Amino acid sequence: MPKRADLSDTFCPVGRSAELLGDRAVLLILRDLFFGRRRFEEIVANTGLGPQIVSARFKLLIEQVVVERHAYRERPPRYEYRLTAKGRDLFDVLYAMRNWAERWAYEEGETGGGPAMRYTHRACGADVGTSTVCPGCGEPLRYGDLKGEPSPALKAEQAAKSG
Amino acid sequence: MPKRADLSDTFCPVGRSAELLGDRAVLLILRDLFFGRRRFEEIVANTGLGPQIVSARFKLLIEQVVVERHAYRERPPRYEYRLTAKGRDLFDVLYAMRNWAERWAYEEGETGGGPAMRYTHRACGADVGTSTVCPGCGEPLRYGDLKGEPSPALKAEQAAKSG
DNA sequence: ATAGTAACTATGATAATCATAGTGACAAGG
DNA sequence: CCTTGTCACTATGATTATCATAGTTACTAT
Repeated sequence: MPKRADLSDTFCPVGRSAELLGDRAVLLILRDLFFGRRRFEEIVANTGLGPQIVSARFKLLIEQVVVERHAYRERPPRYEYRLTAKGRDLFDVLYAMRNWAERWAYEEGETGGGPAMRYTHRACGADVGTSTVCPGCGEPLRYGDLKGEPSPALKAEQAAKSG
Repeated sequence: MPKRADLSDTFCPVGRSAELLGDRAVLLILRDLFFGRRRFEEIVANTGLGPQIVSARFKLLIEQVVVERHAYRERPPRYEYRLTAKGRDLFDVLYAMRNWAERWAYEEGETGGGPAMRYTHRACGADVGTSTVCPGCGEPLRYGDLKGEPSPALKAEQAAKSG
């Protein structure tokens, strides 16, 4: 391909987001960061992406101030990657993607009856299903408000990757 | 590249969504469909994508039952593309992307003071800002509930593309 | 001194992308 | 009836991103 089209100067807000989010590697890395994975190798293993792509995307994400790189040990040099406020604010996008997939992207019974990932509202304990507002207490759901429990199938898949 | 990684069999819901949405062309086409653009040439012109990519993506979107192709005239054969229920349910994702961009992706004053695209709630008339729940009446916002008014800069950009 | 771990960088084959041009089916105007 | 125009695509070739694999750097641990 020739140089990928640059959408960062469009005035359409969806276009501007698509410039960053219209990339599977970026989405997978963000997912892992939202799940609390912070280390390079951990993200390479869990996403299944090559280290050169993870490296390139982290450069991009840092440049866009969505992620920050932090040395958590000097000798030997070890780093972790964290979401910034701008990055954490992408929660709604990733959560909307999750909700859509839970509703449409699985065959009947594929996950064993329930959702692939079950979320409950920390504040009131209600199962939030695939809503953007807690069905128990009516509060809008934000990053950190939810407690996730992967289905057995998802748990097994994740264990296989980190093993 | 070798064959792009296939995420359609992962049990992670974000991964399954990323399989479809982690692609700028798909996001731009969906955006146009949500804006009511239905014709092939119109979408080619507005997205700036080449016709071969729009064609390939429509094949994918139809296969995934996110879009349907409908002949609106027999002679000469003319077609339009519409979102299915599964496609319309992606509204939350695109709207979350819009909200994030409005909050983070513009320089101070770049759009002339207001948002790049202003939305008001049809039901109560309130400006929804960048919320997922109407700040006026408290209702969750869904596809069709909003009335959009592009900023002068965005309006000019769109006019330039269709001209 | 050897093995191990974390965080990367380098290389080469392959495939997706963009720009440009072209096709098929028909309608309207001169 | 012949040229021009419109819409919905398909075809071609150069360029570049991506993946798989291997290698590097900088240490610690045994």
